[in-house]
Amino acid sequence: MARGKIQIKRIENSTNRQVTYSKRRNGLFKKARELTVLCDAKVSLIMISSTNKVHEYISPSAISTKEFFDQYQRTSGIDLWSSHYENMQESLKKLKEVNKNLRREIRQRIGESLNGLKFKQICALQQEIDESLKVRNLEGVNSKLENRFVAERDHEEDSHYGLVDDGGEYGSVIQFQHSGQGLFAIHLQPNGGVGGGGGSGSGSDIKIYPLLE
Amino acid sequence: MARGKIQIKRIENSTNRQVTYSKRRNGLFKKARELTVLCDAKVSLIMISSTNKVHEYISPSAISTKEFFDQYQRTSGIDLWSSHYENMQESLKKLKEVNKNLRREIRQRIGESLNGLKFKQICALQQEIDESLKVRNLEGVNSKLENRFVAERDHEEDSHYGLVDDGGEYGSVIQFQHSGQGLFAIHLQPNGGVGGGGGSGSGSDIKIYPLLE
DNA sequence: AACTATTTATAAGA
DNA sequence: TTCTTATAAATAGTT
Repeated sequence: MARGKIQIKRIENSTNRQVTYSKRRNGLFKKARELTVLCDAKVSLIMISSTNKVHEYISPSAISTKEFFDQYQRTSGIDLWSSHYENMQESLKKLKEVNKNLRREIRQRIGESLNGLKFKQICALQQEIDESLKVRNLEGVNSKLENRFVAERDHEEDSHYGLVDDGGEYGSVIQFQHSGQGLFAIHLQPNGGVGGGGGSGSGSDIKIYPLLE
Repeated sequence: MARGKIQIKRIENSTNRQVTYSKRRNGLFKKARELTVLCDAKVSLIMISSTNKVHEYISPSAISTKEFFDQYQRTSGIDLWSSHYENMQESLKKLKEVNKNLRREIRQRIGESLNGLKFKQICALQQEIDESLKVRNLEGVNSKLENRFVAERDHEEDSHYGLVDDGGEYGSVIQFQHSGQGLFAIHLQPNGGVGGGGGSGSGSDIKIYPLLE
């Protein structure tokens, strides 16, 4: 635009190209600034030269590039970030998978064994536990646990149950909590022969636990 | 810049401001296009008017806005996305929390009850289960479960265990799997009195399960 | 949206 | 790079 008109096409001479880039870049920045002030507009202008150098102008009213692009997206409906979410979506998915596996594993461990136990033995087992429960009625398991859970839930406002999709399985754990069914676990220490009736040592060698379904 | 010089300050007359915005916006776009072609540069120019309308130019060589900003970030070192990750980080955190709560809950259910069971009863229980295990040696619980797990892990290349931080607790579940300790669960159906020794119906009323610690 | 007097931007040269 | 300057382009105010 001076000393002769030019064609708008790539400047082949590299030096020349750089010089022109520098001059016009400044011109563009100036215009962008002026637009910002004159018209109360927000402007983001980013240039990457053929030598890969970045120059950027962002209007002060936009406060930050981040904020600018927030507004840009809100207004344009264009989602610049979605692909950046993908990695994280992946992580979320995997964490959910772990979650699911954890639950499934527990379920499988619970369900997949000792089905072959002799019926008589099972009856005996149940009777024993039944008795044990009757003995411990006032400080009963259910009421104790229930109290603890209600308190905890109230305190944390359900936040860690409600906010993330847990496939509906964690919720059911809570439900079971209140159903008061008799599901228990027995821990047999690996110290081999506890053998016959009587016993040595304290009762802490063996534990029996309530369990979820 | 014509018919009189102007001051670079906000144009108070709204109509005037819009007209100027429109004119200068086009000028800026033209300059941006020219720079792109002449200097082989990449340019992103986004304008948001005071009436919140968005106008955008992005140089064709950049293929897409997304790609442009990828390069922008690579070159400038500015991370536009990090704050966008925050929401998702939040979700991840909450999911981990759920995961943790799930595990803790199970632990608590396992550990917090029936400790008061009479020692004699516990001994009897252990004996029964011990016996049952001896009977079922070939199709034993441990080998069966272990096989399943090894296969599963090999197949999925540890991906759902290794890639997401699970607080080290899920991993320990796996470990326990291989320890072969005797931890079991007994499910007592809520149908009340199974009472004495003998029994009616099939053995499916009562289940005994292996359990994790 | 057009016109056009002027201001601004800038290509080429130094 | 920066300055100079002739000239092209952009545009403020007007219609």
